[in-house]
Amino acid sequence: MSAAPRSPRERFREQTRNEAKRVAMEQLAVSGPSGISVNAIAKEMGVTGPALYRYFANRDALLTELVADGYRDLAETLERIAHEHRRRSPENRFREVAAGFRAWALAGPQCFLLLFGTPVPGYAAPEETFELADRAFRPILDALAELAPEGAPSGALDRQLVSWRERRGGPRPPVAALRKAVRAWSRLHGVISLEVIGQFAGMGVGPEPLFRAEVESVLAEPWV
Amino acid sequence: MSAAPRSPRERFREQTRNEAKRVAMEQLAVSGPSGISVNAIAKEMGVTGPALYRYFANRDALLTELVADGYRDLAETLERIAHEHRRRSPENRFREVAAGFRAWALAGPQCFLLLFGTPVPGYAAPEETFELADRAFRPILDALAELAPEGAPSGALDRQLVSWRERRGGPRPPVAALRKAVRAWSRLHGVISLEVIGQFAGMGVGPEPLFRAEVESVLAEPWV
DNA sequence: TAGCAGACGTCAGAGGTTATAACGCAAATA
DNA sequence: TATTTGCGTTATAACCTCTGACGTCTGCTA
Repeated sequence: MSAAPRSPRERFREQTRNEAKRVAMEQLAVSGPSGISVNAIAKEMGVTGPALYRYFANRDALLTELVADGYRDLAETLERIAHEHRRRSPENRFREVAAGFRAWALAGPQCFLLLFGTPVPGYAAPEETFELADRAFRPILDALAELAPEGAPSGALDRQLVSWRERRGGPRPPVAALRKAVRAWSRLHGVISLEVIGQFAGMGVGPEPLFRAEVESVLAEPWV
Repeated sequence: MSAAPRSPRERFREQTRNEAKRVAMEQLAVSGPSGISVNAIAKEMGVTGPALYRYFANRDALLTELVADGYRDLAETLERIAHEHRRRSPENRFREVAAGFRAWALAGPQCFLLLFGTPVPGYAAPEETFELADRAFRPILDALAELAPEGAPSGALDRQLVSWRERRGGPRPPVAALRKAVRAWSRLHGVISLEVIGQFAGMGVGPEPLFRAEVESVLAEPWV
């Protein structure tokens, strides 16, 4: 991310780190989070196992970086989609972003599970993760903010959301938009998550129409 | 489950298996699915590692049984709740079952994740799992079936659901109930899943009011 | 009741993992 | 050019899963 790695050494270091993470993502796609092995990554890169410990403190640190990269990738994907459809109606932009979320998840199910599946036991998400999760959440929130009416917060959920909005800074979308965005996130996550873990396979339900119905349900619900 | 283990040997065998699974569940609660270690279980039980391989083919077989037990426990919990509230209105019964699902998940988050989180890599759910998942799904479906109007299926989702209903046998709830039950399952799963993986912690949103809102949204939505 | 088959638990070990320590070498820096 | 710094190696410890060989003890059967 930082533009200029000064020394050639740092450049090389950055390059090695990236290749390690690339190989790790390949292993992730094949065998899931628990299948990522420092030794196997090193072998794939043509070095011995312990060499990688010059680049990552331990296996968890590597996974943590993969999580951050995953969030970043998701956020950039959704931002790009929102930008591509910036001329369309907010409703359609929301539909596109939602569909993009699902497509992103299905394109790399294991990556989705790395972010939203079983957390690594002793894992505590660093601050950066929250910010990146925020970024991924934004395109949905922004689209809905254009549709939402202004209105005073009412109820426990509204109060929490307003508090979060103030703490977070930046623009202040109507509380109705926050409400709807959180519920949209939850509903999208519900369908996508069930689809990715193969829960629908047992009942022969194709998740596509279900997903569309849930997207529409968010738009159709009254703002209250 | 089978009532009478004939020989004292089989009785002892069953007992040892159950204790191993009990210890495994303790480890699961502490360190998550990947933290379950055959060796550690054995040590906790006062025997050496390989001894347990007389009772479980391998680590995956043990995890598979834990998954089945988890589904069974969830199904029985929801069935019990539905039975306890059988005199109340279907709406309230649905509310209670939904709340029970969430309470069950929060009581044993790691168990929830074992069932609905990242699947174990080489794990293929046996037939039994689908039946047990069905059982857990039933109380929700039954409550909604009492409310749903009859009606001809319309749309892709409806066709799939009808096909599933026929394949499954037993009573034939209205397709509108199937539709709503699947969407209810998806929505409940969305909130609960995000709550269990701690996704709401970053935004300071207490999941309780969100969960209530989602439950009500299922009931409030038109049957169409 | 006596004997025996089979189940059980142990040890030994192969092959895998994460992770650390000590060593030599090459490259960047002063 | 001399020195420091970083890198990759091997060796090693401490885990892990899982197999095979070997006694022991138990419960069924004759």
